[in-house]
Amino acid sequence: MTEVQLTSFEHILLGLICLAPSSGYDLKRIFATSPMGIYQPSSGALYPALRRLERKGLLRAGAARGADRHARARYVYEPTELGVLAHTSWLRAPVRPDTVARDLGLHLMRFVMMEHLLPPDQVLNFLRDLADALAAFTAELDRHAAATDPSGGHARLALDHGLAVHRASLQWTENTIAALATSPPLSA
Amino acid sequence: MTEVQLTSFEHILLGLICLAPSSGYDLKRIFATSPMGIYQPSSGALYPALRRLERKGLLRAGAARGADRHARARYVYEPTELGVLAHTSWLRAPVRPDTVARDLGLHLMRFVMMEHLLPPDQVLNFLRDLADALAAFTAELDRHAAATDPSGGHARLALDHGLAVHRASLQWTENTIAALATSPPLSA
DNA sequence: GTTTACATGTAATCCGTTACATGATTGA
DNA sequence: TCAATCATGTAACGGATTACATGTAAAC
Repeated sequence: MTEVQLTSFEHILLGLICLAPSSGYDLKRIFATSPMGIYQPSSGALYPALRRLERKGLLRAGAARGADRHARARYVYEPTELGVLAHTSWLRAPVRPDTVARDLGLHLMRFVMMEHLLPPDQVLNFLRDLADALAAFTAELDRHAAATDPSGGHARLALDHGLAVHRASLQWTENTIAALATSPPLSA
Repeated sequence: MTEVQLTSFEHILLGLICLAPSSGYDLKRIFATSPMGIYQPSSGALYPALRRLERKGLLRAGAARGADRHARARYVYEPTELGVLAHTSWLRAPVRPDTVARDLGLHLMRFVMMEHLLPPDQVLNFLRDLADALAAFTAELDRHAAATDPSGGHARLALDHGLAVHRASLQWTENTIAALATSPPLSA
């Protein structure tokens, strides 16, 4: 209860720290080197966000490991029990069909972070919801397209772009469902 | 010179007003009914943005047409010469390969707004730059994928999603170049 | 001995969201 | 007359960007 409201950025930070306890700098490097490093958080966004998560009781700053390697304070954050709860509850949040096109990247992040925290059937349910939402969205674009002059200039062409991209997304989702359904995670 | 710095939102508002003089409410309806109405600007974003554009000399508020239909003030904005200049200069701005994945939607908006403001060859150049940038981005994702365990769990699958989506985008761009190159706008 | 990487932060500014406020007109 | 639509705004708040500040350790 008393759901914690976090920004997308905070959710992702919390998720990364649940994956492995990290310092601010560690997180920076993750964003920098990861293939999804399309977004590069500034110090002014990162450190205050970590403080907020700490203040909300979702993170705990481990003692500064000053001894062995680094003299300058280096705070390694790890999730509290509340933090883990908030994270998994975020992972389990329903897919909202109305915002799926806007938040597609975020949904992919959730999918990545589900890997070792949710059981396979919940992952599959998530993907099925995602597929449904994407199908609904492409259907709506199709309706718009049908109502538009087929030779309707750039606006129509841009619509086609949206259709192509979201159809590819839907295709990937269906492929992934099939792949994960037939070959369950090899922990059998 | 003395380039005007605008937010993406301001650029889009300016572009819409260049397309057709509009009031704030007109713009709201455009966002609401357009197929790309994925983003719904709030009053608190819209009206201050229009004021900023007016203050910067890019928009001019037409007299409130209170007489014929609406008693409440209704300000219809139209672009100044400076506004038109700023808009077309935005349309002509180079495609940045490093941010194309993040700003893909914005590039599509630019493409739509180019239709009657830029000559066909400049539109084609824009699309070619876009194709190059997308090709570079997919190549980089490919490199990441090659360096990843092919059976590498959700992270790898998410990478495949990025690849699928951006390849679809690239495909659309190439198709559109071909379509616009063979059948020039029918004003011959 | 100077640059580069490591490591964390602050301050100013700007903008967006949410929620609220206001008031006229049209249609049921 | 009561709701919905038209139409524009304000205030509080929060968070992101940019730019700056600080200092150590390793490498060359």
